[in-house]
Amino acid sequence: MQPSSSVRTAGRPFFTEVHMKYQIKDYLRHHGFVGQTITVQAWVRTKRESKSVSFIALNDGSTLNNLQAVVDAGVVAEDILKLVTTGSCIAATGELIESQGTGQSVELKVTALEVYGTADPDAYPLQPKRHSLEFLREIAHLRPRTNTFSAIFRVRHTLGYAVHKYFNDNGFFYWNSPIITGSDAEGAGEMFRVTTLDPKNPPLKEDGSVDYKEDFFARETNLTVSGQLEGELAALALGKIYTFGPTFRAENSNTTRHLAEFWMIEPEMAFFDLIDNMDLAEDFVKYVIRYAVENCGDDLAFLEKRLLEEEKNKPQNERSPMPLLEKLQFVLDNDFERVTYTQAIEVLLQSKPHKEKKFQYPVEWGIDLQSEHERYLVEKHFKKPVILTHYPRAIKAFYMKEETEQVNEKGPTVRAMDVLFPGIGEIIGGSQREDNLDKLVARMKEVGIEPESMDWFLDTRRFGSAPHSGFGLGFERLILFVTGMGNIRDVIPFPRFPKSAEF
RNA sequence: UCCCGAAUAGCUCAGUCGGUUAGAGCAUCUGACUGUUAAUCAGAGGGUCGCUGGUUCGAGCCCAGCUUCGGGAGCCA
Repeated sequence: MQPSSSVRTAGRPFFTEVHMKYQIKDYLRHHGFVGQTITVQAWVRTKRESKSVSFIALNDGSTLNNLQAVVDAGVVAEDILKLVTTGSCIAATGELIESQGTGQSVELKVTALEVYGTADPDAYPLQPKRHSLEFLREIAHLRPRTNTFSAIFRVRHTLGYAVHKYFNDNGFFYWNSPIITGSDAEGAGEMFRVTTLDPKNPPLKEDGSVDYKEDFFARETNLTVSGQLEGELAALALGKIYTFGPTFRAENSNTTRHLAEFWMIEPEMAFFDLIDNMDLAEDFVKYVIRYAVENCGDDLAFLEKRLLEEEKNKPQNERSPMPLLEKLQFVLDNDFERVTYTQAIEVLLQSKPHKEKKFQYPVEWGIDLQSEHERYLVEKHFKKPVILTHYPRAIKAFYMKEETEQVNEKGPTVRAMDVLFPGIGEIIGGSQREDNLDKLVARMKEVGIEPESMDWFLDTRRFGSAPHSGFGLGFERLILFVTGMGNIRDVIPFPRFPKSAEF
């Protein structure tokens, strides 16, 4: 971008034309602005004063970097300058010049200054100093004004954009699955009920139970726990689709990697088998990570520094094995390790912690792998992302296709795949879907789901069924990995978790 | 939900064996300073020690319950 001559002063005509304004990011990046008179509208990070000159660090959120405004004594009335405090919002007009001091390349030599909004220093909670993440979580509405959180949310945006770009560029259609669902058989977790009935005085049936026929939708409805089933309908019509939307789980989960409201990306593809599915998952994850690395360099470098700082006080064995950017590059440069569940169990049985009885949970074929087992595989044994496939049928969802080619003497397996990331655990869960109507119905009956209740879903198998696959990726878990943050509540603007839905 | 730990100034924390008036750094305010980088220097103000109850002559400190937060586990993405 080259600055147009029409922005030489306040630039009104130019801005009006394109509905766009230059931001600090532009002024810092393009040398062509030097010598021009500009107006910068931004929030004050710090003000440093001496008798003859004041320095104001300005940040407008467009970039991690501040623009330094220099106010010579007498240029701005004292009672105005007094209102310029940390957190206040101002418009500063002046010439952008080569910096007269060290530490920045350009600075704004202020000739006029307007205060948009003051920030009472006694009341404004953000100080020009380090705050704990826990404290900032309590003021989630002001978090984005900090370096750390503005960086996180710029990375979050970039990853979200990369998701849409990847799928669009590869022939996928963006499909909006419903947020309110009447389906109660998805089995993915506890659900939030959606109702307009009066909780104090709901209409009752003769047997005393609530009569949902009287409710808004004339049936029990909940917030979605997954868009997969609706996504399957789309894949069997449009070919390749993905959903990217909010997902709700009413589980009483109090961990650093669970939220009650989170965003999930669920691609679903007709004519994809398990191998195609794995190939897609790996290529997709690498693409969006690479996109963030290439487009969020400043922010990721800052987050890497922050992480190093934070881990300084930790013992060696609790620190990250490599700096953030190196870790991301390592993931991009290496193939994910693909192993079957049966092979993984073998590895665990041969492992030191198993032989020394260090695992809290016993290892044997048929168990659901525990966190400690996944961590050993990913962080100690393979030391890179792992795709685990062919889990025992008994521990996986009803819709997964049974494996008929790689038959295992220990028991039936399904064409499932989980992608495990170091420090995060399961970041992707997916499978090839059971496309045979009779087998699917039989399996539903086995696990206690009434096939009639999901007749609409079974129609996909009844009419023109096709082999297909898909997976779900937790968007916040991806952001955790890319930003190096430790708590999922810090990578979503307004985290919802048990006992917390403020802001 | 389970296990472990924590809660002291606006923020981050110290507070010895239960003892008299609860401290520091940063922030804030006032003043000083010719270019600072989380500026520096001097001074000042700032506390229901999470809540409720108990033990004790006396509780920030000991005990119980509750609340919230952190770490781990389960559920999962």
